[in-house]
This record gives sequence, structure tokens and C-alpha cells, in this order.
Amino acid sequence: MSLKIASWNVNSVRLRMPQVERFAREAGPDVICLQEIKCLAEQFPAKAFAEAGYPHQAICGQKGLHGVAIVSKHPLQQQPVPTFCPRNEARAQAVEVAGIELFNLYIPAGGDEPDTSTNPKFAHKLEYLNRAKDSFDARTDKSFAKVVLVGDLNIAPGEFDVWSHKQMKNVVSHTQIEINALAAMQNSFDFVDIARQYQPEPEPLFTWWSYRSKDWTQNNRGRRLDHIWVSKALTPTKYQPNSDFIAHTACRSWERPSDHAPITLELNLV
DNA sequence: ATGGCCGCCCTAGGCGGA
Repeated sequence: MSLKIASWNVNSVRLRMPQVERFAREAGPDVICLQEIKCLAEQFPAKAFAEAGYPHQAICGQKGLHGVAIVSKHPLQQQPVPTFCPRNEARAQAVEVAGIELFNLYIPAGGDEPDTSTNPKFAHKLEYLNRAKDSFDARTDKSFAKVVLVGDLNIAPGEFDVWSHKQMKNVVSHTQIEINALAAMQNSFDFVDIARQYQPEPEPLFTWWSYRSKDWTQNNRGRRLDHIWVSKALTPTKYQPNSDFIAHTACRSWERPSDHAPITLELNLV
């Protein structure tokens, strides 16, 4: 059986629901992990998702800001909320679906200054990363557990995950301290960064483009902020470029789009 | 070099985004 998992920072699920429905029709994911739903759980368009074929839902919302949700064609079991966010914002959830433990994360952006002593938002971001690392570090099942971690991790780790490494290296989302913290979290469970298996460096690969550009396609000043990681037990044996992993960049050109494009991974489960 | 654009909120400027 195969399981197609999508991750999308929708930047308001209520506003963007027609686009999510279109994406669901066209890409056909089994599971959709959303970030920045920007609403309370009771405001989530649960009925519309059920009618679109996603009756199984886990919603972790808060008023107006942040918020994550997972909707699924297959039954899911909610797991305890991960305690990665030191402010207890709605930025993390975990479910079990089709025998897989699935984490959906929205890591804090981190503000403007990459300095923990002057910028509490940056400290918050690093604390989140560190807590996630500690949590995975403490586990003893990393060699056999079937874990998928997706979300808006708000870090573009590689030189070719940003439009200009040189101009971005002191900009929050691409600083060495964040890249190191993300790598530590990834290594704590031997996660594989699946996108770069399918589309290796030095090919540029982006999932986010700022709204503050008249035409995002003109100079393509993007960043790869959205990620899908899989544990060792789920690592595919061979990678076919542009097949199983897709960054759906065309969605960025839809009318009134999210600033993030959705990404999908089709997992072939044995 | 700077700021550009969004979406939310006790509807209007402030906050958060990244």
C-alpha cells in the first residue's frame, strides 16, 4: 500500500479552504498536514474537509495565530501533544495513521535579529528546536520506528535551499546557529531529509516566497522552509526524481495564495 | 539601503509573519 502525505502552511485555513480543496482534488494526498490554520478548533472547516474525503481529523488550534491540523482519508489516533513549544502555542501535534507515527510541526519564525540575548523570538525558536532534539534523543526505537515528521520548520538548511547563500547567511532562517540546531534535531533520530534525496543539491529547491515581491517568479527569491523527514525504517530503497516527492510550486501562483507551496511524499509501505 | 505584502483581531492600526 502507498500513503501520500502532504504538508502545507496555508496561512489561514478558513480563507484558503477553496485552495486546499483544489489541491486535494489535484494532488490526491491521503493525509494533509496543515500549519498556520489561524483559528480555534471549533472554527476549523471540519465539515468541508469531511465532504472532500477527509473525515478523520486532529485539530490543534488557537485564536488568530499559528495552529496545526491533520486531516486524513484513513483513521487516525491522536498522540499526546509534543511539548516542544516553550510557550505552549499550537505549534506541534502527533498522530498515528496507517501504522506510522506522524509529527506535524510549525517551528517559530524567530523574529529579525539572530541573537538570543536581544531577541526573545530567536531564543524561543532555538528552545523549540532543542526540546524537540531532546525528546527524540530520549527514544530508544530510532532504528525500527516508522516516523514521519513534516511541517514548516522555518529553516532553510542548505546553501541551495535559499536564493542566495551569501546574502542570506545572517538572515534568520539561514543562520549557522539555526542550521546547527536543526541538524542536531534531525540527527537525534537519524531522520532523512527526503526532499534532498529526490532533488539533490546543487539544484535549488524552494517552498516559500515572500509576499513582498510583485512577482515571485521574476527573481525566484525563495527559501526551502517546509520539510518532510522520515525515519530509517521508512527510507525508500531507491529515489526517482520528481515522482514520489513533489514541491507543488504552481500553487504559489493561484489567486490570493499562501506564501508557502505544499509538498507531498508518496510512501510505499511494505 | 530600504521596504516592499499579507491575515488576524472586540474594524483599525498593531502585531506576527520570515
